[in-house]
Amino acid sequence: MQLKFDPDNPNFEYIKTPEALNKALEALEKETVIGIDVEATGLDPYTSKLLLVQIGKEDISYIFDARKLDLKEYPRFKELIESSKRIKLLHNAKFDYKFLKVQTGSSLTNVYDTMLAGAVLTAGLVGKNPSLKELTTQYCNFDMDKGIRKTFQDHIGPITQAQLKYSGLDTLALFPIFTQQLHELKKENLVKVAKLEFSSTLVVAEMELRGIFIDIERWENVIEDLEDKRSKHAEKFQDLIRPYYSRRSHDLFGNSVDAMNINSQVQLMELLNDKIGLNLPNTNEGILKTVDHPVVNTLRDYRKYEKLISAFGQALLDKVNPVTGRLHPDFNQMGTATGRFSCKDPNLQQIPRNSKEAPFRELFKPAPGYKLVTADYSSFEMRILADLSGDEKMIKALKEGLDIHSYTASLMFDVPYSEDFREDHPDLRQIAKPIGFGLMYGMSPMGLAAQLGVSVDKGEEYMELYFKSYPSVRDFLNNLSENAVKRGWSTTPLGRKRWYKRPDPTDPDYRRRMSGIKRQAKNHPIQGTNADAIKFAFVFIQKRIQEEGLDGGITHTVHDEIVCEVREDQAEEWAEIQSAEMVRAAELFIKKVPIKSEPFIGDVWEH
DNA sequence: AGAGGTGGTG
DNA sequence: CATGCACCACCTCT
Repeated sequence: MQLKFDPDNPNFEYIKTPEALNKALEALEKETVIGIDVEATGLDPYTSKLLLVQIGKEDISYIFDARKLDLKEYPRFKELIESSKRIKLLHNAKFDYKFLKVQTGSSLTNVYDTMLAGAVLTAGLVGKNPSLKELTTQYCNFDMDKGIRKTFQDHIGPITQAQLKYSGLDTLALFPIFTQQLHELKKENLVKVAKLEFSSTLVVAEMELRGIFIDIERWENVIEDLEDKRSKHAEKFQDLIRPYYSRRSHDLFGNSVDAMNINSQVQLMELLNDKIGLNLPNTNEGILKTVDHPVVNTLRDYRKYEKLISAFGQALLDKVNPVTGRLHPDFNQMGTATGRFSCKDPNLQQIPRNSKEAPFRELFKPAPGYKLVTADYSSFEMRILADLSGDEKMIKALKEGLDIHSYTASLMFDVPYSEDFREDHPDLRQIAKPIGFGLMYGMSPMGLAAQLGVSVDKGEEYMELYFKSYPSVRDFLNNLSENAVKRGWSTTPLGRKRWYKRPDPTDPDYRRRMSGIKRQAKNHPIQGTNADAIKFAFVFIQKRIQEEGLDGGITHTVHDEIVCEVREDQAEEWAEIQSAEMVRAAELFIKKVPIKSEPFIGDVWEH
């Protein structure tokens, strides 16, 4: 592609006076598409300092010095980036949005995000979001020097020419990438999906800025309690295994010495197999719970606490932001091949469900004077399966609000359905339930047998009974895998695609890889539709927040659940709105089956 | 630094 | 022929 700039000598203007700023704005206001990027001393908008804001046309980049110009003071600057009249090109707009919002008071609208577009165009093929450097190599055919970026880290003193050149290039490169990606998005019918990602990323940015409040003191108490329990089990473990080792139990100073490292898989295998003679294939919980031996029992006790402490202890508390006093996890809206969010630093999508000893979710609280409104979709993926497969009986059962797993069991085993089925035939329901879930993951009869603890023959029999009960489900799932193999991709009703690399037939793992693709293709439209709905719900909810003038916002999401933090006096009314918007979003795709979302208002995160 | 094992979530 | 999807954090070991 013919570039409108010279990658070795990009055209830029360094803006550090109000006069120059006004002149630059005048030029930019005429444009219908502008590119935006920011440079800061770090990644966190609350603790790092905004250094530069680059806003460019396709042939020039205007570089505003945010230390010399207080951009809060220029309404024309705010208007330029907030107006929906122009398309704003950014790479990872969420990052820039957060800095602009916190440090210049301006928002962004009408965004085109080259990173998200790239991710949408390669979902399933690449494990991470594309960098600007990668897209530049791909679409602009030059090599971007990202070495300069780290010179902004903790930067003080004047901006150098090299820094300006690098910063300018970042907005210039966005234009040719945009043009070519747009062409590909249209070709792949991914425009709707990309637009959804672009709209929801601004909502995600707001969610991350808000963060979530936790009760640090009570959290520390819980951890201390867990640590006490862990030590007890650890000491008992060492006492129990000492006879197997010749190492002395105390050093020269009288301190007790561990016989081995309880966290070491290698040393555990040596102990359990070579010394104790249990002959275990591995040391995971599934295997250990089949063994009744004091050492193993103590190890299991220890592990329970070790997990909670290491994953949800001090490491998580260290992530509390020093400025806001809240957790601000990093959500990646294209963090999965299916379109779901992933979450890290900390990953609040893997906080354990509340238990007596570790009630972590109870320690997520609203700020004083606020409530948490939690709403999730009830058995959403089951409803998606029913709707997309069009299976009449499954649809009917969900429409009538029957207990779906009981109803399935009644069909499979030809026992009449009743209100009391769950109590009367728990054994039958317990067979039907894992099939329902397992099928959405492409589970085989053998996997089912393993899960239920029955023979493979029984597994096959049960699955056959399930498919006889819901014949359209079998056809639907088989079609999904066949199409994926034929076309090399699968899709959600919205058009979100997941691509598959065709395995090499000479690969010794060819069969295994093909089976894997077939399973992924059965799951993708279901999980992906859930993701599409949640992202629409994000956009709808954010719009209502603005319309209602709500004092609050989205604070968290876990796949089929959205949590808002709302001023107390508004919570009741908001809860209904939040649920209604989630339902409205899901109903964009699911038309044959009712969608249920029950809100929960509380002083803790639970549902 | 990266891989493998383990285990937390939907 | 192999046999349940999607993630991330922490630990050990190389």
